[in-house]
Amino acid sequence: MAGNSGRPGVSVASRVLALLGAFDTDHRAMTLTELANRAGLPLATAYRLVGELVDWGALVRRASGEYVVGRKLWDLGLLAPVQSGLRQIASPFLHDLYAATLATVHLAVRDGTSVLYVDRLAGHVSVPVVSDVGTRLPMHATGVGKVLLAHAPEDVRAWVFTNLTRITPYTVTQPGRLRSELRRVRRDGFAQTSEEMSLGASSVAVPIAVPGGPVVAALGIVVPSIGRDRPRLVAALQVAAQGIGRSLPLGESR
Amino acid sequence: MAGNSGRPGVSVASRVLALLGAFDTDHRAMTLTELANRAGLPLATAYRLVGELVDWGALVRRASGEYVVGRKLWDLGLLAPVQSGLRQIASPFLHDLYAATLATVHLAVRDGTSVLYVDRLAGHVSVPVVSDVGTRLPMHATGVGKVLLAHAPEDVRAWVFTNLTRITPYTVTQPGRLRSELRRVRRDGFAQTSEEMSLGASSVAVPIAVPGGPVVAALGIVVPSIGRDRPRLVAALQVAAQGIGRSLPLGESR
DNA sequence: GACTTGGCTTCCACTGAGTGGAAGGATTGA
DNA sequence: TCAATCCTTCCACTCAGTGGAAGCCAAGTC
Repeated sequence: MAGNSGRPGVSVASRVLALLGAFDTDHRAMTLTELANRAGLPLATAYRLVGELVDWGALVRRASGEYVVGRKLWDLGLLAPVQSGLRQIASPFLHDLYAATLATVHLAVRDGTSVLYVDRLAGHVSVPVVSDVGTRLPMHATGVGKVLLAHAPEDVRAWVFTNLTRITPYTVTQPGRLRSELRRVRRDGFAQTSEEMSLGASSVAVPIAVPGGPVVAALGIVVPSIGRDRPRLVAALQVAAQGIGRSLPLGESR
Repeated sequence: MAGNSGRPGVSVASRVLALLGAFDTDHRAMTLTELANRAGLPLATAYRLVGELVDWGALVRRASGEYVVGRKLWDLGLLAPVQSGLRQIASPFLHDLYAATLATVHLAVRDGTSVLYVDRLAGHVSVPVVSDVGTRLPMHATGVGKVLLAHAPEDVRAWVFTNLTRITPYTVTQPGRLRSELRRVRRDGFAQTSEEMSLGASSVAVPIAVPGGPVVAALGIVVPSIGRDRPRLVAALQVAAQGIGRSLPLGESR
């Protein structure tokens, strides 16, 4: 633990975690060799540890020989408070919202300096939407992101303002403009984007707050274009957000 | 370390997994002591390992001092093939079904000898429903369970037939009767239950299969009572199930 | 304000669990 | 047949992990 340069994580636990961490959206299935490489472990070591993980059910070995995340980890993940509270409570309201608007509906929370999509309802054919449950996206280019950013602590906002990456030609990258947008979000109670994240997709979003309490999440919808429908969409969103907020246990946050 | 309490897992990896395994639906938040006890580890050992898990993000320590499952594990769980394929594809169809019936909608797969609920859509006020995403229930007492059982390998069926526990007064516990019901399920293409899992709730369910392939999941709805609505419900279910089946990649199963 | 209780954190000498290089298999493909 | 990948097993060495014990700290309790 002393500051000598060099020593990577060497505890067995960290090796196990390195193996688990090797999985991500782009690596859902890997051979042992790939897994070992990505985890930075010698093959033989990975072999032993992976064996234990499989025995326990954390990983599963497919017929093809590749390893994937197992059901037991899926179970475990469901126990995370990220969703158990918020998501379950919000679920029926999301359906209402979907029924009322037929647009893709999103429920998101802030995770550090990005937006984490906690739930999504999508129709069959819909606007190109990049987000999926578990996705993280930058805050400045999405409707829900702007809402959460508008209500985030100053240090988070500061960081985001210095990292306004351009994603489409319409992404807002001038701190000044974003700052005034956020002011408007706080004043009007909703945010919107137009093709700032992906072309052909616009969005409207509102905050979800415990009554009289802090903003804990954001609710948004994605549509091809907003036009004069905005008042209707905002109204629907706000009704749903109110409903969710009222149903939240007063403790939950993070 | 020598044989104190039963079989302490001896590898470090197994100790780590024991800690993770200590979490379940009834134990979503635990103090270090509780965690150590449930994992069967000495406090000092648990302390060290839990520390590593927290550093990595597998667990989170709340302000109250209790540990809960962290976001990183939630992320990981989402990568499990249990849901990524099936659930995503089915999602829009489930909405349609919900919109058409306004009943609680279930998507389930077989996990060993029980039913695993992979997704659920519920309205605001609904029938008392025990199942939630991630729940496992006995196969013989639920609609989706009967469907999956009807299409399960013989050994699974055999096991289930010798373990027909009674849950409500209406649960089918006679192997003979269940066997003929399953025959009917295969013939008619749907299953139903009436208060066999919980009083005041009935259900209808149909199989989901890759076209010309095996049954991979079941789709069901729960309503207060079925009555003369059955043909309509079955029709709606079958349309949705067909749609899902057609959209499935031909490889996916288990 | 002394005492108890329960849970958390740190310490450290000992030792066996974990390590990983190397060699041997099993497939696949040219 | 040979070569390239990837997987599995082996084993002597050693350092990471262990866990009993002692000390902390806060919240009760008398």
